[in-house]
Formats: sequence, C-alpha cells, structure tokens
Amino acid sequence: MAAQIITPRDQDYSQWYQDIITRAELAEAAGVVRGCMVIRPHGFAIWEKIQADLDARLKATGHKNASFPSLIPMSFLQKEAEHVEGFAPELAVVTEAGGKKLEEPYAIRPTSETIIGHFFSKWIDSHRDLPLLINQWANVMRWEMRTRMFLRTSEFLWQEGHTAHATHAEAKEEVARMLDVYRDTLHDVLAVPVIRGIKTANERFAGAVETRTIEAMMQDGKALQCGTSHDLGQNFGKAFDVQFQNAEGQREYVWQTSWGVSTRLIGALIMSHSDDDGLVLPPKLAPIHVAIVPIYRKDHERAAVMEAANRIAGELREDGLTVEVDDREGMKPGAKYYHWEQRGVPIRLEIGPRDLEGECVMAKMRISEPDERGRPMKESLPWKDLGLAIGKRLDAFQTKLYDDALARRVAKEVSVDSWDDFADLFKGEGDSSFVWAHWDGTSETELAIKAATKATIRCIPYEEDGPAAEPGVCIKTGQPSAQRVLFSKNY
RNA sequence: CGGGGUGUGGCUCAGCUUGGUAGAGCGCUGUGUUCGGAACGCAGAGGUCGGAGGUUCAAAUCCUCUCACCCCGACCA
Repeated sequence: MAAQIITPRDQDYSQWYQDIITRAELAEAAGVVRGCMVIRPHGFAIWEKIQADLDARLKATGHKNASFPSLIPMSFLQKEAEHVEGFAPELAVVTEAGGKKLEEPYAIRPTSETIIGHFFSKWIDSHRDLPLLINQWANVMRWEMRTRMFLRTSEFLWQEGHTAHATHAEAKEEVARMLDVYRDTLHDVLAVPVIRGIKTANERFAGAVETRTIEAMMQDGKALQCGTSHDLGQNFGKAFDVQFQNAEGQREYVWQTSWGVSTRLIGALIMSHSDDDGLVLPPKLAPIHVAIVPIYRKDHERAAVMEAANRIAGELREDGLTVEVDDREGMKPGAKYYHWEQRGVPIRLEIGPRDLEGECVMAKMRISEPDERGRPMKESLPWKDLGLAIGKRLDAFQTKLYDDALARRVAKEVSVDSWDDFADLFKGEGDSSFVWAHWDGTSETELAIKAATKATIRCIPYEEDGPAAEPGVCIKTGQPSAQRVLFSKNY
C-alpha cells in the first residue's frame, strides 16, 4: 500500500506544489532568511539546463553577456519617476558597509535598468555603437510581501536583457523578437504552451512604454506570467542621458528594451506537467534521463545483474544519455521506483534475472497508462539498439507533455459574453480558467473586474494566439470593444 | 503594514490547561532476514525545549520582554 507522501492535487493544490518540490529535492525554504529559498542540486541542474539552452538562443540573436554590480546607488533608481515608484516598496537597502554608515545608501538590485542605463550613456556616442545588445545572468532581490517557492521569492535568479537602439521601430522589433525567443524556449524545451500578448497599463513594467508577456496556464486554471519583454521607449535614455549622434550629425536619445525570464520557469514546469506521484520533467530538462533499478535475490544473481546494469548504463552514456544506476543496498525495488518517479526521471529501466536470460530490460515511462490489470504499463526492450529505442521514447515523451499541457489549457479556455457567466467562472476561491472576453479598454473597468472576481487581464493577445478578432461590447460596462482579451486569476 | 499561527533530536509533531526523570513516528548508524511497485526484527546514536529576564525549593510548562519564521489580505518575474 502506497504511503500518501504527496498531497493529491484535488485535495490541496498548493500543498501538492510544496510536496513536489520537497520530495523531488528541488528546493527548500531558507528558513533563516525571510522569503528566500535554497535551490538544491536537483533543482539547480534543471535551471542550468534552461540557462544553457536560452543562453545559446540569446547569443544566436546577437546578444553578449556581461555583469553589473548587484548594488545600485539609490539616486539611480530615483531618476526614472515611474520606475522608483514601482520598485521602492520592495527594495532592500544597504546603509552601512565596512563598519561605516554610507554617504549614499545602495539598493540591492531589484532589476538593472538604472545601473545599465548609466553605463550605456558612457558607452554610446555614435549611431555606430548601436544597437547595443547586452544580457546579464544575475540574482535580484525584491522584498515581496508574500512569497512562494520559485514563483515569488525575495531573491531569485534570472536573465535580464538590456538593449539600446537608434530608432523606436528597431527597439520594437527587438521586443517582439525576444518574446518569440522565450515562446520558442517554453514550447520546445519546457514543453509549456504559452499565449503571447501585451499587458494593460495596470500590469505594465514600471518605467516601460509597453510590456509584452507570455502567459501559461497551470493545472488549476490559473495563469503564470513566464516571461516579459519591455519597450522602454526613451524613458531611461532620457533619465540617464543616453544619447548618440546620428548619421545626420544630430544628437538623439536611444530607444531601449529590457526582457527577462527567471527561476519562476521551474514553477511553471512543475505546475504544467507534474502529477500526484511527483515531479514530471520533459526529457530536454531532466538532469537524469534514465534510472536503472537492478533486481536480485541471491548474491550470484546480484553479481550478474549489476554487471549487466553497469554495462548497459555505460552504453547509454555513450549514446549521450545521463544514466543513474540505483545500486543502494537494503532498499526494495518498489521503493526505488517511487524514489525516481518523484524526482521526475522520464524513463526507468528494471533489470533482473529474467531479463538477463532474454537479453532485455523492462522500461517504464514516467507517465503511462495502466495495463489490463490496472498496473503501470511497462515494456520489454532488447539490449540491442537500446539507446536508439530510448531516444525515440524520450522524444515522444517530450512531445506528449506539450500536447497534454495544451489539451488541458484548451479544455479550460472559454469565451463568454455575459457578466453572470463571467463572474460564475471565478466564483470559488480556487476557480480559475482562461476566459476570453470583451473589455472597454479602461483601467477603471479592469480594476472593477478584479475587485469583483480576482481575475485580471493577463494580456491582450497576439492575433495568432487568441480567438479571431471580432468587435463586441465590454463584459462589465457594455461599452464597445475591438477584441477579446485574456482574463484569469494568476500567480 | 493589518489579521492569524508556530518555535521541543535531522523532519513532522506530542507534552504546557493542572510546574516535579524530555517523549513518539519517520529518518539516521550497526546487524540479520528480505528484494519484479513504498519490507521487517534486534541493537544504537542524537535535544542548552528560539533568546533574555522574572516567579518558584523546582520552569518546555506560569509571567514579562524580545527575535525569527510560516499562513491569510493589498504588490510582483
């Protein structure tokens, strides 16, 4: 009888989320530092894989990595009025260093537009210096009032891109390009389908002219903002005096962009694919692809089985797979199955005396339908060309996770035209879905809807990512609307 | 910042009302039997009860102060 270690989703979704993180050893609350977490090796390995993939994409689009100080003079933050207003409440500030009170306090960076703006102004003189395409992998600190592991912690890891361009049109292209890079990463690597769109003024980044977003639906129907890309216009250019001389010899302010994704993506991963048995990882991000569980009773069996297990592991490693042989003594095979399933290992191989005779192994995918007897479906695979067979199954698994996540989202997407229907969808505490509805375009209406239902406008969708554009009337006020926007409760 | 809660072996907690030898389960160490979906026996190790002060012959327990963390609301990747 299986011990109920992970709280089922339908019983307590948020406890389930915590349990997954704990059991998979992804992270734990730091405890000694408010709102911070420790990302454990298994969680960090996933982050490193996301990083590696995304970093290659950023370089392929012409960006270069750099590193700026994690402390920012307070006066820098105050140079852009909306920016400081947005971030001031959540700043951690250093007022003393080296045993002395500082002349001017430093903020621990909540984001780096200001300090990078400062250096851009030093580095940019001519239109020939543009575009300037910089990325930084960094930690940032935002003293949030309420934290949740990976989704919102006081300190988190991210990448922040910062670019400067000669024209607004060019900057806008960059904003769109980078949002698509994020979309591609989420689709191809995380296997998380997203909707691209534009944020309303209420949800816009502090200091931006326009904020674009990718929004994913979690299994409970709530939205998670997975990445953003901002058109900063000339706001920071003016605040930090970032000017260049154009080909005609005139001085102009640069047009800037910034964009980022964070360790929140790991939260998105968990809440997109995992089940009541534990973490589920897409093969492209799994730190361990294959776990091999040897099965034996007697000593002579053990020797033969271990020999075969290690030999197979070696062969699979040569095929480029990461393989773990679970040779722990005194632990029954069943316990080992659960161990690796909770950690999200995509495929498990069992090898025992029976398999030695047939020169095969039993393979079990992390997610599989039950067989005729209601037991987990397993498949016998020959030793010959095992790496090939596993590779195929991992590819199929990667695709399946995306398809399943998309299907779940589509099942919870709905267009509504009456306020009663709308309110009904968000009635209960945990009720949420992706609701496409008309909106009159005003902040007042958006806020009124939020106050009534806790649902907010996640984005005004890209044409290709939302329902076909058709005019209508606002769900709340009856005023005219050009297109439907995406409403949901969010994390 | 408002409201609530919790601090006791590594983890989850009991003990506190009614002061009197610091406990359980899990985990850990050793050992033997087990081993194809979460095994069991035996023997062990491990705790200044968040901190400071007070009351008392005696404080995990009562009182005062304090610190930290967690949860619920308003902000955010």
